[in-house]
Amino acid sequence: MEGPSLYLAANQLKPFRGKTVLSVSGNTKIEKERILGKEVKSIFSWGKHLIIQFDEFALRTHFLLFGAFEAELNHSTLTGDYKRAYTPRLQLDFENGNIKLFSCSVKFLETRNAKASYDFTIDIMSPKWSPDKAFDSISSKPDALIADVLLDQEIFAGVGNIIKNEVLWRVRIHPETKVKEIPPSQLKELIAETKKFSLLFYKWRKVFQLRKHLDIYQKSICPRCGAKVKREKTGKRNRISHFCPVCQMGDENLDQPNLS
DNA sequence: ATTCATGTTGTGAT
DNA sequence: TATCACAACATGAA
Repeated sequence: MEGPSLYLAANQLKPFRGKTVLSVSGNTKIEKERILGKEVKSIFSWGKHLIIQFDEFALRTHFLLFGAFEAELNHSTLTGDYKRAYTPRLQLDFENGNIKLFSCSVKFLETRNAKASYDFTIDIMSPKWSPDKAFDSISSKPDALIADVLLDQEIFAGVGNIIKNEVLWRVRIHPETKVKEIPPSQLKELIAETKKFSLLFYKWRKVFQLRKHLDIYQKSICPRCGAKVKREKTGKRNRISHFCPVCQMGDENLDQPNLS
């Protein structure tokens, strides 16, 4: 699950702010009983994390590859694509509804203000996100492959494999291009496009229409030039890159008009 | 039936 | 010490 989905979750769960947890269940091994009777102070996301802040501690959730959330508000579905039949990792019940968190990692943060410990300037969905900071962080890793850099949660918190592939396709950069091989102007374009696409991802995900808007991820033909899409494990992270071997051939000169 | 993938963390070897 | 390969976790779609 990528950053925009978490940002969406945090937004959709806002009706539970100020509500008290009436019952707790789930197959998590953490001491979930301590949540009983506590009031939800705030809910927010950072990168791929969803954080529920209580008075003296916070609950941090990470959905990894297969995680999901569902919620009901006043007996109708608030969010969730369908009803899962299996036991949630953690379920919180309120007087106005419930939150179910599936197949995720959950952890307590011993703080009254978890939000203060996160750097939102690197969170792709945050209004505080800084393209200049991203530029500096990326530039400090000249030999890294751009496919790895986009997945680096200390640079682009919230960016996952879908966003990585779609953005690289949009700016026509080969996933195995080294940072130092990318001209500054194109790197800035990449950074701006990452933010732009993440907002689109959010918009589409909200109405369950993400898939139909993807151009390169799990596609067989490049919609721009018709070439057969390549899939290769790339970089140190060994994640699959989906790219067009024609549009993204890594020859920067072809992107620049020849003015001589 | 089998494989793969919107991801991260920890362990043990090199 | 740093880096790496691999395992573990967990679900649903192709």
